[in-house]
Amino acid sequence: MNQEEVLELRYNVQKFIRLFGLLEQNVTPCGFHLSPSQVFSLQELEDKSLTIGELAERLFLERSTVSRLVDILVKNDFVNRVSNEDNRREVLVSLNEKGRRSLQQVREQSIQYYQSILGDVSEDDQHQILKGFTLFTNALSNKRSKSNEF
Amino acid sequence: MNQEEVLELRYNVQKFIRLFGLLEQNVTPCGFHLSPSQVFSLQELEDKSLTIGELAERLFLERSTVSRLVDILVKNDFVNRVSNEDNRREVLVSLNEKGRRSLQQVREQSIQYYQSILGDVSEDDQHQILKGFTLFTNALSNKRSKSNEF
DNA sequence: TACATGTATTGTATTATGCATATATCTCCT
DNA sequence: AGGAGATATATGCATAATACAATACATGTA
Repeated sequence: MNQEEVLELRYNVQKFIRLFGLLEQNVTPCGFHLSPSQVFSLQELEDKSLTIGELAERLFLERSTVSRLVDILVKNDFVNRVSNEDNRREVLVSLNEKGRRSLQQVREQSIQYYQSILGDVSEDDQHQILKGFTLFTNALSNKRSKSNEF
Repeated sequence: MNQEEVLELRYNVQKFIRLFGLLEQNVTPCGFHLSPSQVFSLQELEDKSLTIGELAERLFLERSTVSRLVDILVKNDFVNRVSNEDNRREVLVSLNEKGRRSLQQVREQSIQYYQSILGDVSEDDQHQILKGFTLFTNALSNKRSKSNEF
């Protein structure tokens, strides 16, 4: 890509970020408002329990931030937090029934929302969007892991 | 797209958002740290002066937020804020010399940064990324203007 | 056993933001 | 011309998301 194109991409990325609030900012399963980070946490916990540190790594956030984020999820009964008996420094955070139900609700809402946005976009273009996002996110992710190496 | 694919897109979008900080969070032209909103403001002001309201509309932010954001840009001498003599309720915010220089610096840094991310991505895939982002941002933008109609 | 290391939590601060309100200015109607 | 209502900006206040530093506790190792 030449510089013009890079700047065009950048502008679209910026604008996308500004518009993104519409996509995930306002999910409220079971009447409780979940922030994007909280939703992302539930998703990451879907398959297995994670420690605070593991969750922080997946969310690209500080442990302290995640610890407090989990506080709220526990207080509102989306997840359980139990001390890991094999290594009592760690805690294991796991999704409970309400958490699973909520995740399902969020997914359904999101699918509808995405489909309403993509409604006027041709099937081909929709696949371009998916492809483009996947490529870019992977590239970013690789870049990040490389710069965290040493 | 089927539901699977929508969820895949959504996951990539979420991850992208989390990783995005890397892209624009830390630009510091002239030794001053600019937030993404401030950078975006400078860009929007490049071609012509705008009122607070116009800027707010382009940034998708509240006027009050933009008013304060401009405070900081004025205090640090990136822009000038002058009362519009034709309609003295309005103020016109315009880029000054330092603002223009800074914008140039930010652009150069950004181009480098984007290129470093895209370094391992094939030229074809780079164009897919640009295409995908453009399509999705436009779709979001249309959706937004539609839902603001009445 | 003592000390270094790893994990989570808590204290504190910052930043970006929105909503409600205040203030100044303009426009239009009578 | 005067006043009612609309519009633009700024300010007061509140909140949410986050990071960094300090702390508490568990574990492994010399």
